[in-house]
Amino acid sequence: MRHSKQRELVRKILKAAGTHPTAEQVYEEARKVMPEIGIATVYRNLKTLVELGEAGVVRTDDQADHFDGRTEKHAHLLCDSCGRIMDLELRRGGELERLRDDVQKAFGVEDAEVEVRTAVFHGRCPDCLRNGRTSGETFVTH
Amino acid sequence: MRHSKQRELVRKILKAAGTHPTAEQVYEEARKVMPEIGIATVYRNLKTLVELGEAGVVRTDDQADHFDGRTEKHAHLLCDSCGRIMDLELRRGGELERLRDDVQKAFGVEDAEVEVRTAVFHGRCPDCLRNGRTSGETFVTH
DNA sequence: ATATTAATGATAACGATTATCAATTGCGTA
DNA sequence: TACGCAATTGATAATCGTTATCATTAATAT
Repeated sequence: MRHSKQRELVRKILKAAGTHPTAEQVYEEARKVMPEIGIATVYRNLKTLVELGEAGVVRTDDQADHFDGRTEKHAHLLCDSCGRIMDLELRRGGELERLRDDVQKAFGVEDAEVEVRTAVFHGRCPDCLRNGRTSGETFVTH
Repeated sequence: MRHSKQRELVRKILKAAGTHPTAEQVYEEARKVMPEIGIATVYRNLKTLVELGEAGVVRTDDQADHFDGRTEKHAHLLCDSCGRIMDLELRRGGELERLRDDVQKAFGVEDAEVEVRTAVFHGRCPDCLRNGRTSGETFVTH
């Protein structure tokens, strides 16, 4: 794979972003620094980065894919109230081992092994929960 | 809301399907019984059913939305190897209570409450796991 | 039966993404 | 260092899933 300024820029923007921008948002950011960059190049490089494992994709309820520059394993929570995509970081030595077992036990697939690579939870983020913003019925209550 | 043959048919097809068909697939099924039905009507009614809470939507890695006629709470597992969407049923009196806690503990949001309504897990289904079909690195291993 | 108006079906429009293709550029080699 | 070639780019056409438009049809209240 040949080096290109454009791909480097897209990579940098994605890594620097604390959010989960769409291709369009990465494009807007990229033009500020490289006005001649084309949107096709942005799409192309985002796709490449995902294939290289240097970026992830999060699909939400809006039509556009959101990209994620964090390569460390983590999960996401999509907030039904504010639409925010929240990172759920993996903690070393945490309760992680139990999660997969619980998924199996909770959903009745104990008889067959299941591998869980990542997860997207749908619910409400701490902010919205605190502020009492509603989002329908609760799946897993406390 | 006024009754319509078309909406009834879409509802019936979705309920009867054991799978998670796309709008196109529901359309194909519907034409067999009602050849004059239009695809816009199918899209329209699928959307309506989702709004009525009579159907769910699952977004996978392919571009099209998949619809789900099951209204009971459940989660999904998207198999990275075969692309299958697997239902993860909720079991009464199971380990469900622990799941949310474990999500919080595993991902370090214990300090703030999080509400989890549903979840989409990405990984490998029992079939692919048994047959040794690969799907990249494992997130939660056993 | 009739009037009202929601729902339909055909199709145009739309938004996100991908394909095409000529021009450009990175980079190994002479 | 200059050359040559293939990867990459930017502009834009094409595609795909979905929604909007609108004249026609049909469900239901009177």
